[in-house]
Amino acid sequence: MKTRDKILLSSLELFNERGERNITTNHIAAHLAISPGNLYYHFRNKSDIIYEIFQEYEKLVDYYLDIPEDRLLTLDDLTFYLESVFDGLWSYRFFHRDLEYLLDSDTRLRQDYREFTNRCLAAINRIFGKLAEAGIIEPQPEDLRSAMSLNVWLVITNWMAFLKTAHASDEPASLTLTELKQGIYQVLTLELPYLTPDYREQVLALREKYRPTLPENPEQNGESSRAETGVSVGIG
Amino acid sequence: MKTRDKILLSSLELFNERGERNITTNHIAAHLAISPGNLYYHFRNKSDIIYEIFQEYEKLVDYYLDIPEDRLLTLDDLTFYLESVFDGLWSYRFFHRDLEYLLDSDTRLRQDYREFTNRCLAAINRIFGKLAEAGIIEPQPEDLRSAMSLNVWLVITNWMAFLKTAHASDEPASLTLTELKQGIYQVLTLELPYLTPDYREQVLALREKYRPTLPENPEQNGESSRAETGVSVGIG
DNA sequence: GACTGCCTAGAGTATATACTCTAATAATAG
DNA sequence: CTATTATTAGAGTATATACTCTAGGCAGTC
Repeated sequence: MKTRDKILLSSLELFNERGERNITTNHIAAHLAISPGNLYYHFRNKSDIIYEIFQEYEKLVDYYLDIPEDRLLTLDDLTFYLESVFDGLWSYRFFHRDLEYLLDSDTRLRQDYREFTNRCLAAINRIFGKLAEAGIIEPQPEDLRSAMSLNVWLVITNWMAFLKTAHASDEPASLTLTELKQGIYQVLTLELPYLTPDYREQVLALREKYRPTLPENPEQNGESSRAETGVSVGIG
Repeated sequence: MKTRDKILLSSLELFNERGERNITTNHIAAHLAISPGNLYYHFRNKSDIIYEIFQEYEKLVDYYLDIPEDRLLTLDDLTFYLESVFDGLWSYRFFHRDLEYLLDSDTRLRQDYREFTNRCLAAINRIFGKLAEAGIIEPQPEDLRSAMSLNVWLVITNWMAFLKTAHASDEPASLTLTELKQGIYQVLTLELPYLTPDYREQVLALREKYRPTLPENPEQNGESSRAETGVSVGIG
């Protein structure tokens, strides 16, 4: 693999694990056992590395959220969209953590991210439209649909931060893809009241698959072997 | 005013305006025209300053979210809770921006914030319960209520980040309390499907007050005199 | 007026961070 | 083989950052 690509890969890995703020260019170089000079031969600065990683992220999500125009959506499609979005979020999870700072330090990124957000919102909106066409949810006025789409976006993009910050204090960094995907439960909760009777049961069953596991059940996750301390999502 | 309090006040102000990451202890001292030594006489380190500010925040929100047990809730109560929460968010807005980093660097804070989150979720949950008692929303099973409360929390705590990151590129930092409170529109959107017929119209009217103003109307905000570039909340 | 306790100034420091510079080594083309 | 280009090492640097240390001022008090 080319050094350039190795830098991108390692950066992403380190950023995800320890946060962009805690990872310096020297760390990245050291991790790859290359010299700082070498790193700076390939990238003008840290911002450029982050920007390229963002572009990969963007490409991935855009690819996943390509909504077909020529056919009705199925529940499988919905599942795929939800799973994919959370997969993307997971793979580039460092990005949302320091989002505001990153956008403040790079105007290209700010501009691109803004457009990215709008594309995502538009995609969610279109999904709602097509779910209505398919008779899965009741059709809603455009007004409400936009507001709902935005709420879906807010829940999706904040779910990870919630998990990380609501975690018990002993294991600050631990988070698994399985836990992350419990966000799907939350997203489907948003859609519950709008389901048609025909599909209600099916969606409820789907939602049930992502129900957060309780703290008493730490074995359940498939990603990391670290001991997990569950999150009290249901409140006492 | 005592130097110690001035430090807390200035820190909060600077953190809010430019982000905790961009503000050093030397900046704070310089801003107050005191020496670094003086600052460090009053606080052992930067974390301690942040921790005390958080405790103020906590106290404020706990005060606002004290739900009365002895009477039914009214729509005015609901409005008060929503307005207060967003006021608090505004006053301590730096906090959520770098939340994950802050919690990673201070275990006291992590622990306290976790409990704070749980108290907030419990309060939201209780509000839902009391809104049902008051006949404003339909009663829901505890399961659903918890999931809804969590969604409300996710929307509230992510709304500001959304505004800041979805803003057009020209004015990175601009954000007003008025815009922030448009998050109330989003929160009420979550509750729409659960309203009782008796209250539906009233809540719709309340929600309407917070409807996001369009980009074409930049005059509308009451907070800052900066030129604002609106956010395309409705998607084209 | 000296003693004490609180507060403050300001120079200073160890470490980190993003990044540069030069020289050398591989790779490739003619 | 030679000339050129692409890549790499590694020492080095300017700046920032969080924080320390010493000396001294100021208010009250006996």
